[in-house]
Amino acid sequence: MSKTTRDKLLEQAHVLFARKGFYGTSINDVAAEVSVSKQGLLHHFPSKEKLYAEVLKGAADQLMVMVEQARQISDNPQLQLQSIMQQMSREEEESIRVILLLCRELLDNRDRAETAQQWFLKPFLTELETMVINGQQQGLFDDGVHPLSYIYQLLGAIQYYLMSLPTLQQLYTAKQHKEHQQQHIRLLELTMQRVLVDPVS
Amino acid sequence: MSKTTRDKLLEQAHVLFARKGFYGTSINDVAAEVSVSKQGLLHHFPSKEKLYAEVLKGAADQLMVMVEQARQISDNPQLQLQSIMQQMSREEEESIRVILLLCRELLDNRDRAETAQQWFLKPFLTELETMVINGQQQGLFDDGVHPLSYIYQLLGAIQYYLMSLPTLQQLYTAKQHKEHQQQHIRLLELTMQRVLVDPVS
DNA sequence: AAATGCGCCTACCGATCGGTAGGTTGTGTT
DNA sequence: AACACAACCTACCGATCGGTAGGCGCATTT
Repeated sequence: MSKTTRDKLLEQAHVLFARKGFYGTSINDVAAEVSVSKQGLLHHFPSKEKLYAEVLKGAADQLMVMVEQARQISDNPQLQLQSIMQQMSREEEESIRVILLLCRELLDNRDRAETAQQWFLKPFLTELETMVINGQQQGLFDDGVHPLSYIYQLLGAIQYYLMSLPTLQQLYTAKQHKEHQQQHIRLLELTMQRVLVDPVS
Repeated sequence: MSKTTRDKLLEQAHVLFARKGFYGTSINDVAAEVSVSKQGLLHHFPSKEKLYAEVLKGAADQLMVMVEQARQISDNPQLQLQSIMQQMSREEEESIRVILLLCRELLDNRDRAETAQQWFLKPFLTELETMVINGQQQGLFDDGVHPLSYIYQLLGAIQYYLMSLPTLQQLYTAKQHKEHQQQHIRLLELTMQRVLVDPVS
């Protein structure tokens, strides 16, 4: 029932890497949060890079769980996509954390890219693409829409909004922000439905 | 005609902060790129924070120049917005650099936010909002669209695409990427025009 | 009872971090 | 000729970085 030290380290690493990035996070910080010495951490993860790699792996798994849940909801590609986008839009700590980690990785990957094997998010992206392609083949979606571009617009809108959240909350009053949040979701749904051949009311 | 050392330092700092972030960049790296000692840099900028602040200031200025150029193109808010989005979409080193710096700042700002004064990008955001509001008042844009949300969708799509560029080029062939790029722009224009009351062909 | 191995520790390493102190140029200004 | 000042420099600081070496306690195995 109680988490192992290793799991706690992994979770805190996820938190800190998402909040301060790879370079901004020291393994000392991570270890201290779990009340373990730095060497206690290095016992479980041979290097900072390996720790980071495992965190990314965990994030990729979380995204694939979203895909799995979407599949269980319906066979309809539109509803599946909608489910995933809704899950990603949830403004909860743990949910946002994955998105921030992803954005950090996109920015940093430029340097790490060569050393990295197959990119950890490719499967997730492929799943989303497949959903759109399926929708098009079933005649539900407009054939003229490029699957990857369509997905990227949605991901961009969602993730950019989430990574701006702290800043937005500072710039605007709570009421203004609430309004923005609602309208953001509404616009997102409009964008999603634009791909439909026969819009559902 | 020739750039001062100070300007060269500022430019290289911009490059490195955009590429590796605040924590991932050392003032030593910046100085070395300009063939100056670290203390040479510290002579011009009293601290790393001050250097970073000046870089941000420069980025904010570049964005405001975009607004200025858009204003000179036309009085029509739609054409103004279109101009800005096109300028931001340019896939050029210097152009992308500003976007990456902005995204980094959004992610890191959470920690620096309290200490930061008025956020350096607020004016730019306000300008964009004003353009949409003007368009609505002139009857060109749909009144039902929330200005900030509308802008954020556009910024999100553009910036997320740009920060993914290196990764995308790795994941897909040059041909696939070219296709994605074209469709990305097409979708962006569709999204922009959705706000129009009377779509222009 | 001896041996093994996991989990975690203290102690320490060289490298690098941002930053300070103080000196040395060269280039006007007076 | 004397001075002032900007534009650098070398030398150095304490702190922190990621990582290594080796030891201690405890549970399990043999």
